[in-house]
Amino acid sequence: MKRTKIKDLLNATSFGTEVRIMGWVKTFRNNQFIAINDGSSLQNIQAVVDFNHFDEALLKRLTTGASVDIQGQLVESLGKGQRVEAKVNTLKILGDSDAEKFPLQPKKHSLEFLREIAHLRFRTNTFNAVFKVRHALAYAIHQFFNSKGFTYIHTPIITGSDAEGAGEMFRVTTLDFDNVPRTESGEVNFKEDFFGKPTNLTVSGQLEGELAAMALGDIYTFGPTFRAENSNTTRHLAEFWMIEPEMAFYDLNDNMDLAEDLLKYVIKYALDNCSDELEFLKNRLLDEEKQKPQNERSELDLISKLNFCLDNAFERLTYTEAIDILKSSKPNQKKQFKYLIEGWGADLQSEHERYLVEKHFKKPVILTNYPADIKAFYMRQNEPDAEGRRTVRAMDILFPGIGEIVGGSQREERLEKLLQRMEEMHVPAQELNWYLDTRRFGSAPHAGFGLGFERLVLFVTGMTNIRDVIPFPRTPKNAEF
RNA sequence: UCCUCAGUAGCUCAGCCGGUUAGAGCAUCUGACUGUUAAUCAGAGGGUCGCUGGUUCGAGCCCAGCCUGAGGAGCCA
Repeated sequence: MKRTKIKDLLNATSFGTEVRIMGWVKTFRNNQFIAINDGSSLQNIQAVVDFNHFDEALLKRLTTGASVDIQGQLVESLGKGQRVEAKVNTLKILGDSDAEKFPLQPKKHSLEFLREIAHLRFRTNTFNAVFKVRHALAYAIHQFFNSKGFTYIHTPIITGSDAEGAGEMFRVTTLDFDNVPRTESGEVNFKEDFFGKPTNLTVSGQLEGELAAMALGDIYTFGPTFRAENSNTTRHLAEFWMIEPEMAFYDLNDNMDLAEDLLKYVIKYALDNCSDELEFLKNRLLDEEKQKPQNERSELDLISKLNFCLDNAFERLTYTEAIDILKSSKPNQKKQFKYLIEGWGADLQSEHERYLVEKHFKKPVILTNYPADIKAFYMRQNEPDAEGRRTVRAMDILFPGIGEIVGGSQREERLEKLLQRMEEMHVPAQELNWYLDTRRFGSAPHAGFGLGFERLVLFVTGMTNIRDVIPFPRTPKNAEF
């Protein structure tokens, strides 16, 4: 007999039919009621065994975590709490789970503990919900770009360019560390290495993405990204996933419009397609916040927060306007900021971003036109203002609780200006000759951005640690599993 | 990397001013009960107090170093 997924059984409208269920035991109550989950739904199905008709030794094996194969009648539940249940006719244990050794028990576990058993945490409701939402968001991202005629480009994961300047890189090598080949002058001889030159894991697909955009028009990448930064925070991973669209003939405003549309589209998709999961995560969060004092609790529950995000335009303002707001803000006047805003030119610290997003505007904020000195070489330069201040057409989208979720810009398409900026910032033009060719042959205005996928998943699931929204997090001193 | 906090049973935590045999809830095991909802009731087992060294008559508790985790900062997505 073919098995039916629990999700479909729970939606059944006709009863009395014989069904086959396979899944994992969540709990076995009262020597009668097996709660079974097969991953198709957050909900369990209740299977009822008549213990008089089953071998006691067999029933003893119905422990948390064991997998079972059950056949029985689908019936309307006699008890409260569920609509349907199954009366068990045959019961087979597919795989035992020693209750004394299986670490997951029907009780609340801390996220820290579950992180240590990441191979088993999929089996909890919380991570079931998180990874369903993660999937939905990934799917919605492809759907969004496809519907707009974008081309999905796979940029290289191993890169021979170390001039991207987006952070510390992981070296990729097949050299024998116990016997490193040396040149006559004593340096490591990379000619002997696999690629004949030093190579690293990518920190961004943007530069390659720009090449594709200069022919295909609108492209995006969605792939793993690696940063060897020694970052120990709730928002950083050494291996994470990033979405990087790049669009020919887009200016900064087009870029912001696209980013805002994308975020709203995928949030809406999650709301429409993961209602059970988001409802569960909402309640989980409410539960967790009960421990906190009133003033630290969120004003909106998770689902209200997501809807609020859809219903309101993101606040758009320039860096210069943001500095003015911050300068005259209460925490700045009362010297409550750790880093006081003295004037124009300073990079914004996370306390400043949080003030703007969480206190002042209380919604997502897009900051534009940052000082040139604190941004990357490839961003398009604005004309200096009346006071001679140089800015670039950058845009960062800041989300409550997350900080920067999107970073992007209109790109500098003028060869001379780009070369001049690279020289100022000591970026070796020689190594990026291939990149500069786009500016030499048919250069065109274009723009793009990077969206941190895990930060998006954090926001939508309401989780607070980025290590809990990726199956196997890679962080400094941790690459388990 | 820096700052702060933490590490005691499988999990979550208590452990007073340094004092005799280190406790609780949940989980586990045994039994009872049998329409339960993280079932309930009774009983039992379970400890290298993160590691190393030091102070002391005596250290889970004090001191030093190290390890691990968490939160915050920096860097950034």
